[in-house]
Amino acid sequence: MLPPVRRVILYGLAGGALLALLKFFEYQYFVRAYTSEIYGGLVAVIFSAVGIYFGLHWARARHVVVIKEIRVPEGGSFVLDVEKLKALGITPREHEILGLIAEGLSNREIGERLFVSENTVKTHSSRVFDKLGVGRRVQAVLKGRELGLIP
Amino acid sequence: MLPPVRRVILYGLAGGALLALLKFFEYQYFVRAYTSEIYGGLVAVIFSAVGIYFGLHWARARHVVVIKEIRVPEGGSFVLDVEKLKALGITPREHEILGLIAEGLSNREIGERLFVSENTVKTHSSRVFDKLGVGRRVQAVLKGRELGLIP
DNA sequence: CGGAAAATCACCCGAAAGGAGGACGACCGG
DNA sequence: CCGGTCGTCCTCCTTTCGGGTGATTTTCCG
Repeated sequence: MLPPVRRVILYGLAGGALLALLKFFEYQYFVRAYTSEIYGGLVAVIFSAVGIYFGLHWARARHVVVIKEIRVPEGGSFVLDVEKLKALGITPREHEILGLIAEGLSNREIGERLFVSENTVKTHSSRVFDKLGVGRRVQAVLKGRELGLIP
Repeated sequence: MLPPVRRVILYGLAGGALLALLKFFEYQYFVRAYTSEIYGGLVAVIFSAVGIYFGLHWARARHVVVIKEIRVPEGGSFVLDVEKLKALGITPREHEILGLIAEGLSNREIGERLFVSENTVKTHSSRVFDKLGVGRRVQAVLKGRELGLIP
């Protein structure tokens, strides 16, 4: 998207041009054929549309992040700790592989389930082990569970 | 917020009222005092503002919700299922090895901790795997936890 | 559009794990 | 004494894991 200042200027210029255009037609033709109601309505419709358009765009530009804190009662359902996931820099794919490792699957089985090669699974799992600071998959499962990354 | 349909109707009514109002003033006073450029500009500004307002409002539903979890330390007490242990024919030594496997230790580390050779650990773990009906240590940990053999 | 991040795959190597089979001593109960 | 169980240890073999490096492609975002 364009930066706000330039967008405002463009917006103003477009409005001015439209006004000039309308004024031109008004003096040439419209002023006798139609009342100014049509003129006002036209302007209203066009500027409403433009306003709505930019309103939507401006709203889309700012993505609001709402941090919701949920207390997990004992033995409650598992809630993924997104914060820790980001803090450790674990990607979604790596997290997915970690989950499948925790289910007791071998690298080959994981590859078959995800339709990727065993080598890919090994790459992902290696990175997860690095990020978790462990060297074995059982430890990775333990650590992941402890950190709230897997149920 | 109002439901969309009612909002649109209100919007249309307000627009109509505004037009009527402007028209009234136009015939009374404005038409002679100012050119219709003022009229058009006024309408443009007002409807742009209204359009932007509603555009922002319609788009306000866009939220990125990040769920942050706060973990409450679990006080669940583990009770060993001795019955299942006997039912599966798991010996005390095998059960001990299973516990150490669940801690993420390698066979060599288990051997060092128990002052036995790695081969012995492998024998025990193999037997545990047989009795649990699994083929991998992560699965053994899962099964053991599920059966109440390890915390 | 261009760069960063993510995902994918490959190859090599050493270590770990697992399977199959055998062996030996201790202990315990019939 | 003898069979059964348990714990210990071994060899040989195959598979699996994990680490490292490098590369390509896809995806995302400013």
